[in-house]
Amino acid sequence: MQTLSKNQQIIFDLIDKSPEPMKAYAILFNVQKKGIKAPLQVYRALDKLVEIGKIHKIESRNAFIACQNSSCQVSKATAFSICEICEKVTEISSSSLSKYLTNFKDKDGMKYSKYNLEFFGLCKKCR
Amino acid sequence: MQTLSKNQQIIFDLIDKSPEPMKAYAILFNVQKKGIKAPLQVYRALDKLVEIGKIHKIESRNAFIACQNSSCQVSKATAFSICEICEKVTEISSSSLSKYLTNFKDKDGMKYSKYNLEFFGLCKKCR
DNA sequence: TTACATAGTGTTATATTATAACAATTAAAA
DNA sequence: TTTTAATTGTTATAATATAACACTATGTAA
Ligand SMILES: [Zn+2]
Ligand SMILES: [Zn+2]
Ligand SMILES: [Zn+2]
Ligand SMILES: [Zn+2]
Repeated sequence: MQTLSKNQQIIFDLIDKSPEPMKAYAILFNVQKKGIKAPLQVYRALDKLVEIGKIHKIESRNAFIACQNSSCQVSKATAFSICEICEKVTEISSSSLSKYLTNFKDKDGMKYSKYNLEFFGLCKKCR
Repeated sequence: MQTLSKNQQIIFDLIDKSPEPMKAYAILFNVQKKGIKAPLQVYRALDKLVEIGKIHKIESRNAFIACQNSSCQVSKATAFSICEICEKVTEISSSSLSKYLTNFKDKDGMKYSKYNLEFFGLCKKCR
């Protein structure tokens, strides 16, 4: 439980109350009235928030979402479902999935310290 | 087995012989002597090659790699290991992994039509 | 062959995403 | 306190990706 700096808190609050992943420049636009005026200020806060696991980056969308598992202290094992029509993104919290992937060894016996998994399909509403 | 257009073939050959994932503008630089002069020409070929499964995009790196499983006719189930030091990327071909993920259902019973998984760690050489 | 549809190409301009470099300020730890 | 690390503010620029339009090649079907 880390205390966030001013910019980090402003940006986290915005992402956290967004029903969908937010892109960096959409964040910038939304926080300009709070005095955050430059892309770098946004990216710096995003980097830190990702590092401490408060938000995750959806790599296939260049967008950021608040962690929906209060347990993700650090972003090292993330899985998302992404609707290809409405772009709704949900963080998957399945202990069997995370167990499987955390223990996965490739054919050389190598284990990995981190992973990111993105599933694509149609959400309930869009089917 | 689709026959590639001229630009698609040039760009595929380049990526295929590269020992590491290539970024779009590195590709552009390398094919300029062959008459491909604009980013859009590169991106169009990349889009098509991804669509037909001859190459994959490593989302966390914005880079492209030739498919290493001759079986991936279409890119809908991809998994990679990525070394965080040397950036070496390998396509993982594990039937148990692909079986597990293809059949994965989330807690609402939803199955997905596509996924992309990226594992991170240190490769043999970098450990 | 001719007509038509589809896919691919070439080109210019521009949009979107992200980082470099430097100076100043604040918070924390020794 | 002093000194170290983290954060902020700012300008400029790099890297990644798409829009729009005109044209050309290729395949299919009458
Ligand atoms: Zn999380
Ligand atoms: Zn949907
Ligand atoms: Zn493949
Ligand atoms: Zn390595």
